[in-house]
Amino acid sequence: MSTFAVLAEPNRRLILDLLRSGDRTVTDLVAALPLAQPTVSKHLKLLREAGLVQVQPDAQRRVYRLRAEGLQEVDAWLAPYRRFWAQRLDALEARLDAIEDDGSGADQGEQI
Amino acid sequence: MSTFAVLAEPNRRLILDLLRSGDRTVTDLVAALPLAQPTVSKHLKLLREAGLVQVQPDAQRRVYRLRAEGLQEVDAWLAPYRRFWAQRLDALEARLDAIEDDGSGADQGEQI
DNA sequence: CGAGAATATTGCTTGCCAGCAATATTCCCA
DNA sequence: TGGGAATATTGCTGGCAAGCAATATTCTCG
Repeated sequence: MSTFAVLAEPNRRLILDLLRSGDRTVTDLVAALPLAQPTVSKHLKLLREAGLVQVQPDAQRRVYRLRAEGLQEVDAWLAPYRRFWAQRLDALEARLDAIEDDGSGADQGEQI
Repeated sequence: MSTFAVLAEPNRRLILDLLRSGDRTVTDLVAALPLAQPTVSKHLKLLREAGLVQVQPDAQRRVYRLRAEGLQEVDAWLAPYRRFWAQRLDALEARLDAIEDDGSGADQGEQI
């Protein structure tokens, strides 16, 4: 399953959001989600296979941790689109400049 | 259908990629994709409903244009994750420093 | 060893989505 | 006005994914 497909599921995005603030056990995640435990485990398996989380055993528990590097693929796909909305902002700025015409351009560099 | 779900379909991402280099008619897109015309029209409908493309009639033709602003939602979701892979690079740098230095006390807190 | 906790796996059902063919619609032009 | 081009819509099917209950697995501890 592609990274994009994995992210299409809202509960999986929610799991990633939760892991952003720290590692969690399966029980933690089940408590935070409107899902039964087997369903959460299934989502975690997909997230693992997509390289978006990693797991470390701790006795019977499994501690899940975010692996945000897996999201760089999405970020890379998105990259060439940024110039398009940046372009839009430039046009907006230009129009504002035309209205005010005070010349103090708070210009900033692009990303990338 | 959520923006993420719309992007989960590879052919839809391909359509967006094609539109990045210029406006296209449905016929253009059908020629460039391994799909029948009704299927392409269906994808275009979903892309339109998600605000990722816009359409302008030209006689019997419909010219589709990218609306990249619709992707800002994805970009915004991704934003808080960027610091994580930046953090990873920092950790790598720290480790390299530790090797060159002497290595004592190179231990660092992982997550927050 | 036995019980219980934590998690994964299995088996099943349901709903939805991608795909196509066929048809409808809309427009231009002869 | 009729025909053909371009696109959308409809109706259908197959496959897959999400959900749960039940069960299996793995570990700790008394």
